[in-house]
Amino acid sequence: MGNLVGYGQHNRLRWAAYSPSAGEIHYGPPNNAPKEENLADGFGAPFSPFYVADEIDIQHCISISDWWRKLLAKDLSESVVPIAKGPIKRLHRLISETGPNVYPSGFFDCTVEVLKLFISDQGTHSLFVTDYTPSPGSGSSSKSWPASLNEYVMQFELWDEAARVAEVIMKPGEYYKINNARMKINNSGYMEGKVKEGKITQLEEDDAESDTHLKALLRRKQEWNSKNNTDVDLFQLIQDAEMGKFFDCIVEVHCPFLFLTSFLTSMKLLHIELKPYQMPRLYLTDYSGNSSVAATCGDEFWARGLEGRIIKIMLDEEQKHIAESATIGTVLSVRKLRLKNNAVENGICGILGGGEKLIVPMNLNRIDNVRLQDLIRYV
DNA sequence: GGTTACGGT
Repeated sequence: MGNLVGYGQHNRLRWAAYSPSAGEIHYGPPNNAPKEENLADGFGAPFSPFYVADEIDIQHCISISDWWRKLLAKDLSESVVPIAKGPIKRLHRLISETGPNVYPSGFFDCTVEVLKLFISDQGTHSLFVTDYTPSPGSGSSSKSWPASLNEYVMQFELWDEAARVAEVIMKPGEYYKINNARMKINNSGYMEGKVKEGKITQLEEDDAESDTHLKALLRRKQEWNSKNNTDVDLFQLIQDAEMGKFFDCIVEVHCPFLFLTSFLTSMKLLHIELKPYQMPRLYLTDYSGNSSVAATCGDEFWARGLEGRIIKIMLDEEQKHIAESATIGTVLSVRKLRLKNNAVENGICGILGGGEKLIVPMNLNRIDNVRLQDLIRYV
């Protein structure tokens, strides 16, 4: 005989007994043990140590007991019948449909929006996602998303190849198809996904035309946004900006002019200023005016007629790359922007840094974004 | 696309 190894998750064993004489499944002598409990003091995942046998399990128990009876009678002509199993097929599931015991054995494919990726130096990363369906027992909360989204957020632990892929490609706000994830209950008693293989593909919003799962996710996102009054697609205008407060906007890339956001805003890129050894500067407008946060642009051609309607953003860290790839005249959405007086710049500007995806070119074909359609009309 | 399946603060 070769090595026979059984694998199981820590402290998650479930059991049932079969009585050949009674011909039925049982759980030992009568007792007062609770049938099922929500772990984590009632806030986590429901768990029962009692396995519920299905028809295939019971048939298998019967064939084993028949075999044993024949063995005792020294009749070894028949061997044990293996459990009849059809081909195992993984299914695409909503987060709300998943569970550690959901067929097949908790495995599933899913389509999600990334909210936050925590890179761990242990090499196993924590990913927080939503598909805008409820996530009972998940117990996730973080300042990285609105508290009202907590009930829709699921944590995934990324091991091995999955972690390597995610750390290279995944950014908050992006959509991904994740294949061969598995739902489990973690050691704290909360529901948690686990991904080991690098079967992770990014999806663009345009893919929704052919991808029904992404299309449905975007529809649920839109519904969730309208219900929760935090529509991340309904951006603030420059005229709504307050000095020192975060806001999100859509802008047009002009000259040295950009915007600020804490949610999302659309602005047209007017101008990009690149100087050696300096942070790149973006100049943006959404055509609304706000002299208290506007940048001074002098008599530059790209700023003509837009006095008091242009903002300046400096790009630090990972945000610098935007300046190399952005095209003048495109409409960008900008998140987590804060306009402040900058002594070095001698005026008001925002600084964007970090590794999060804060500046994204807008999909001008999206007709469900009212603010964006308004802006396009100017352009 | 078939087969696997463990885990650690």
